[in-house]
Amino acid sequence: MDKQLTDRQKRIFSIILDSYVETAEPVGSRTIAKKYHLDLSQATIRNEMSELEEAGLITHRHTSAGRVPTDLGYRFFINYLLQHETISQELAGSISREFRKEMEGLDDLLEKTTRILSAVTEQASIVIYPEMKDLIFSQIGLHRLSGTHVMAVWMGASGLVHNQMIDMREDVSEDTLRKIAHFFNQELSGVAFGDMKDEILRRLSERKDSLAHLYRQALQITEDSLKKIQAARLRLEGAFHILEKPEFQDVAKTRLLLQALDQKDKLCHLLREDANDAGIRVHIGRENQWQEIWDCSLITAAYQWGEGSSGVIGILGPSRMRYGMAMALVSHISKELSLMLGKYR
Amino acid sequence: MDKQLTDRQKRIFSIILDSYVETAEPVGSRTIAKKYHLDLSQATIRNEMSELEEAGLITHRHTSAGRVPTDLGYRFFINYLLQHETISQELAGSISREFRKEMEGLDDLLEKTTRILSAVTEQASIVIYPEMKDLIFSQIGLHRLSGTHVMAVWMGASGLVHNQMIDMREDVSEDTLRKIAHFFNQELSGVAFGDMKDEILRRLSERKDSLAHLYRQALQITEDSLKKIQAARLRLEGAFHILEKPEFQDVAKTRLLLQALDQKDKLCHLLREDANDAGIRVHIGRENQWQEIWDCSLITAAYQWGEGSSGVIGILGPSRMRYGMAMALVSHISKELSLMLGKYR
DNA sequence: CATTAGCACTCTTTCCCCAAGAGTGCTAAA
DNA sequence: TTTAGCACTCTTGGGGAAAGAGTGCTAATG
Repeated sequence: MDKQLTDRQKRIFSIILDSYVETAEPVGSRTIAKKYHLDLSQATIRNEMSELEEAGLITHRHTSAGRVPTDLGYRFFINYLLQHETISQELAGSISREFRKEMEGLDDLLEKTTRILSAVTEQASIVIYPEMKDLIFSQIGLHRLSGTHVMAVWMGASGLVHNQMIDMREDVSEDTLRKIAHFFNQELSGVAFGDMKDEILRRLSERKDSLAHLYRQALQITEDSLKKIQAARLRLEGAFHILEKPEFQDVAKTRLLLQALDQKDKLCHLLREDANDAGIRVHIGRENQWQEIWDCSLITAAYQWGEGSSGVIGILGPSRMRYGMAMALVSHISKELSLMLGKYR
Repeated sequence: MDKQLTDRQKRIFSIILDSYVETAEPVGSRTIAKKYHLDLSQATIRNEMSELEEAGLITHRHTSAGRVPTDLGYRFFINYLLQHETISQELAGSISREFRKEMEGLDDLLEKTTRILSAVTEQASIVIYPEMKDLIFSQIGLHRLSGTHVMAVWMGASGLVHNQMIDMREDVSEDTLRKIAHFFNQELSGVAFGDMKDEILRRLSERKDSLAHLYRQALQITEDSLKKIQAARLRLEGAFHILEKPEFQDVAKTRLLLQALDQKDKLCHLLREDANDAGIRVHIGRENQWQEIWDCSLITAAYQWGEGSSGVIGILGPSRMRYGMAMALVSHISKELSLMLGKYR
């Protein structure tokens, strides 16, 4: 597609995009000719804009309105025109300092990440918890609460701690729990959580009957835990930034967006799709599956924890966005987060 | 104050309040005379409204506008006129069913509470985590992560599990950790978290020097944990409901409100003030310390967990609110929550 | 003496119209 | 190929004017 465009068209397109991103106002040929001295007349620019519109990169809302980039336009900009931006030393330093202030566990670290991300990008920020199935199990603690309820404390090699309440359906004695915990700690330490079920099943088929019941109980604990751990876990912060943007001054429209953001499971699902991509991903407007965010762009980056387990961070804001800086920030912060998570091991 | 008001004035005031709460429109003498057949002329009603305005219960924004209740008016209504409302059987049933669907630990339970609260009241809902200091300690697990970092898993008699990452400042061996854990579990089981520090100090002064270092390490773990546990922990959901209300159609104003709600520590502090009150508390408009929510009312109820430990749930919405139903709902849900927490023991 | 009808007055809201302004597309000339 | 010129379109903003809602006051009424 870029072959059809001349350099001059690209330059004009860049100007339109820059100007619109900056001011949120549609850009007319007049503005371009005056502010950016291209030594071209308005008429020429108008002709070029016609071409750009035909190519689908820009549009206008009504006959006498200036041009506005389309979703496709933003896409083109990001893929072919955007030059890599880097963040300033000072900003990097202050982010780093903020990250290193205190370190009190996964929850706090992710909360801090969400807060920083939202503050520096001035957009709503989202952080998805890492997936558990690729993490290596190291130790379990089982604690009897009431008759059939048991609290399982799962610990992973990467510093993961996960508390899981389990209903055993039958009364289980402290002694039995000790035996089950012993079984987990002796036999399954070093196994990935995702493989744990199969490991237990294998042992169940190999060993003698006397231990079968205990194995079944262990299996139940594992299944209950892993099933529920799949549940949507995320943090969302700075949604109010959306109200700062000129394109979201319409309350009715913005309400629907905020309402959508309250559906954590859907949001989580959306972000998780990018968990296995190494780099930054940008989803512009209608590229998103989700109609509620068709006026928004989502920028995501996966972060790494332990042996291949990953989560996702992202920001959500209007499609009219400073993509260069936003992508640089999301990328930088996902790296900082991976780095901090490395310290847990 | 209510002595000065005649029954008729009270009735007119009730009508004004009801009508305004219902429609969000200022109420004129005409409306009252027509819709609610009081067999009074508009003129009479106007005279009475004058009285009510003098008493500070209602006001009007400009000369030709209808009357609107003041903060004081709502306060008067709640204190003297409001009759206790109860929620319907069906609603109670569906809340109860929702609560009992699954039970997977404190986090999930409080998330569920926030979600239900926001859904049934159609307001933003807030749930503060219970305070730890009054809970009884039962057991600790200490796990070495890297050189100086240790993961402490605190378990309480009420089913509390709290994971706390601690920087010991010095390298600690697995063996030492085992000894420290043993000390906690043998000597301090049954002590309230709030008294734990003093208990350790007492032992430190009594015992011989050989154990002093171990005690100091235990003390450090305790102090680090309890200090950080004080940190603001809360859940907020359904903030988008605010955008549904006619009084928050102004984006600039609403943005400031949502921005304020993102300050979790302040919000937490605000709600915690009501932790020791047994019943429902209502903070109307400017009764709140916090200027950002002067157009809102906050309804809170404490919930109980274990031996005197408590948290707070609450809803936040415009002062124009159906207080009767809102209070009934908050009250009901706080009781359900306390009940569910009871099952953890 | 409480109540009411009547009336003047105030203030907001809404609608309409018109002018200004911004920007386009087309045509013809350079 | 570029540009100047011009007609045309559509939005935006302002200025009334009229409508409407509601009040407060006064004087009359039972």
